[in-house]
Amino acid sequence: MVTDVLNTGFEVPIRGDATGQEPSARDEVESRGSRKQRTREALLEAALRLMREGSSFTGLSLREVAREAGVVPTAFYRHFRGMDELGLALVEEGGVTLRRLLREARRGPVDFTDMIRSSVLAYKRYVEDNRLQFLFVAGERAGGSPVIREAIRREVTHFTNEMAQDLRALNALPGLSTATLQMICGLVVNSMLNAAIDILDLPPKRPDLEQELVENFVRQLRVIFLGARQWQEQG
Amino acid sequence: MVTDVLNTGFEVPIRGDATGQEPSARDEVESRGSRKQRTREALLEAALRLMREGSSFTGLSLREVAREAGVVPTAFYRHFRGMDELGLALVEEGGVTLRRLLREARRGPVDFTDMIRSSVLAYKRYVEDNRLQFLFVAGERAGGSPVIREAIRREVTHFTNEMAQDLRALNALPGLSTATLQMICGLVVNSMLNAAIDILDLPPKRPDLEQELVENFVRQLRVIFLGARQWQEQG
DNA sequence: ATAGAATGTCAACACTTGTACACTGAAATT
DNA sequence: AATTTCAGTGTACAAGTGTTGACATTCTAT
Repeated sequence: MVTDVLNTGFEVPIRGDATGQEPSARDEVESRGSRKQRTREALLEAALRLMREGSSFTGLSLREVAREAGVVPTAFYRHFRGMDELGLALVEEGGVTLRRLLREARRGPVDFTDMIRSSVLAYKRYVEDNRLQFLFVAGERAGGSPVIREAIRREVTHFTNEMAQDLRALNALPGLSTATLQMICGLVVNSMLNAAIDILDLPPKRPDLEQELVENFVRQLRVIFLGARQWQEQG
Repeated sequence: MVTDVLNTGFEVPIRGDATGQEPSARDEVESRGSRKQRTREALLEAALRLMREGSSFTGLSLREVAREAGVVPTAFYRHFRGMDELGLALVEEGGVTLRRLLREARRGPVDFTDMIRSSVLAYKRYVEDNRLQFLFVAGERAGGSPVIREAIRREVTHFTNEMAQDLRALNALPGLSTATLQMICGLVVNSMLNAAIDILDLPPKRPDLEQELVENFVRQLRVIFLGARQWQEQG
């Protein structure tokens, strides 16, 4: 909590990680737009941060988020009409995170000898690097309010289609129709999001469990791709 | 709401579906134990019913559930220490629902000509018949409080293992180790729970979408089992 | 019959919640 | 230089929250 002794009636929103510079006497000027965007991001970040501890997004309150962002509750409304709208913004953010994953994979080192395993390891690292985003997307995909669930579904479908396109471009699984590729990628994406939950719930100091989880995921993907190749042969 | 004109200070909890007989002047006696169990079930049912409309279990309040069950908030504590404990009870209930699915499948008509499709159709019907349970399990699997998520995970693992056992007994996929069968069933179960969400979110009067969803799920399972068979051959 | 446990009731508490209203002061526009 | 905009402020309110404590009624066991 910030004790505003001077009671100026104005307070720079503080992020919890305290990366922002203090509002000293020598403030450099900041355009209004950029400041607005800064608190907007502070709100989004606050919501994600709160989700890490107590349960899920649905259980979050507007005031709670505002408090965590270092902002008075009424200021929330300058940015979002309500929690649902903030949720939709988070969905979009999650969407770009997902698509970035594909983009990075696209120009990553292609290890043909053990492509699946190296992909899984890269994915695991990516999930851990973007904990909160995945926590939100995977968590609200089935649980959240209908409007948010719908938005996530759309985003996931988008991701799936893009992945199918990549698979086609790579010419893995040649001879499969686009529809079939999408169906297979749907399977893969489901498994990915599921694995994400498992990864995030992993107890902190258990490399054995990590290992087992990775191996299991690798095997599951192998099954899928074996089946996909087989599909191709049977028309 | 029941208007208790006599103000007896006692009121039989009413279920929303009004299956219980009215508390007339000629009450037949009811053992204390069975009455307790009845309101307990009323609370569980109320929680599930409330989940159908507003979002998820996490967003439910103790008072809300008590109100829906036709019971005063304080009576809640006679049955559960809090919402978490009620959630755990729901998890267990969901677990038996899942296992009942397996049991029914076990002695169901085995249509060898198109086993996967008939299984999928049966599953779809089962999900629709047990809407609320699946809504809870699938929804809180990733979203709920840690303790509930853990409980669901355990229940799902149990289900998966049982399914693997059945697959072995059926001698489908002969030559695969138990561990491999479990891994494959994990994949199947994930897909099932995922499909459950889609089934539940299906707009009411769209047989075309239903059809497409079913076909997609069928194809996905086919891919998995094709892969599984292939796995067998490569040792 | 009588005591006790159990299952419910009501009233009250100290909080938190979402939202409305009137405000302030700096940035942007004129 | 004067004016307008607008992202922030504080206060307030009605409604809902979890939980406690003191009763009431009824089943059950002594």
